[in-house]
Amino acid sequence: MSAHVAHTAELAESAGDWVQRAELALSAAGRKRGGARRALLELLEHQECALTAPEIEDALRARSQRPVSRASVYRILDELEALALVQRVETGQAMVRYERVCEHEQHHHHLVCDQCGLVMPFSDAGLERAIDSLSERVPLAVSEHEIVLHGACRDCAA
Amino acid sequence: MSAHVAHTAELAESAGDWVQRAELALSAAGRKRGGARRALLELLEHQECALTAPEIEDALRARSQRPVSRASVYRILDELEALALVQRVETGQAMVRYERVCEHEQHHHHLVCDQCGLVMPFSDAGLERAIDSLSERVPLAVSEHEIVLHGACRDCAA
DNA sequence: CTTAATGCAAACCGTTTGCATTTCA
DNA sequence: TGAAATGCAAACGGTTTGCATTAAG
Repeated sequence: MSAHVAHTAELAESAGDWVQRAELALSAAGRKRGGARRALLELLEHQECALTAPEIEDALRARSQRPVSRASVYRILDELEALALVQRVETGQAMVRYERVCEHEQHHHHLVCDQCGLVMPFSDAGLERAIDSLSERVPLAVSEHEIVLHGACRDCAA
Repeated sequence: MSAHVAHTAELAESAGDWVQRAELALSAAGRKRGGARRALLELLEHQECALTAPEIEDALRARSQRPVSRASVYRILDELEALALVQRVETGQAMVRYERVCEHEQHHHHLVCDQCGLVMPFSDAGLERAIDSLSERVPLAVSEHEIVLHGACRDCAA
């Protein structure tokens, strides 16, 4: 078992006709076409990994492609997310929560209810083992890890 | 093997003299004492899980304890983090990255270099298995999960 | 007294919203 | 022609910074 790090070539290949699939899904949802969204789709198609909205806006402005206004970038990303054509990824570089570190307390992670915002801690030895072993097979000197499970809490799921 | 969800009682117990340890570490680092930080330490000591800075500010203002200015809340949290007395936790509710979703592409997670900001994708079957099994033993109807490993990339570690 | 701690207000930056305009079907 | 798409600018909310003041050692 060895961690798999994605490479550009294979991603480009598996991306395949993502743009086409996206356009289909959009028209199926009754949307009209537009240049801003088209440019954004083409940019995302060739990305190897997640970009932030400002990065997307800058890339579109810089790389001569079609500049797209900030508001449109966000709106288009929201649409695409709603259609499961893009997904949000947290890489831990912004709004943040803090909790005390207690030496003899077990390391824990978080369950987040996407409906009410409830945050609960949990811990799991098997998961920690998987992470530890993984950390040795990855091109990064791992110092920390964060795991967040999203879903519906018992109250909200009821 | 079963996921462990933390309860207030045991956390309160294991928190033990965290405040005392904090004060020691702070004075060892040549810091002076102050009422704002003291109030913040006492608030965090009794928390079961991660709070955001605004939540901390509000809690201090509301619960009659000692109000602490916004700037101080952030500065104190930074100090405490530098001394490993608190840790940051991402729960996926703010600044965000986006990437396309490709049906036949394997689910992947992210490696983040905390020095240069580089973000790389990775995937690992063992980890996914651990998450899947875990998802069934947790008080949340899990719909998604996000895993981020932080550390130093090869260039920065060199 | 010397340095850290704190508050206040303004600056920043990512994100969202309101409104007018353009474009697609 | 009606609905969606887009741009612009202002509003928002979390975070950071500059500067003056207070307080610990």
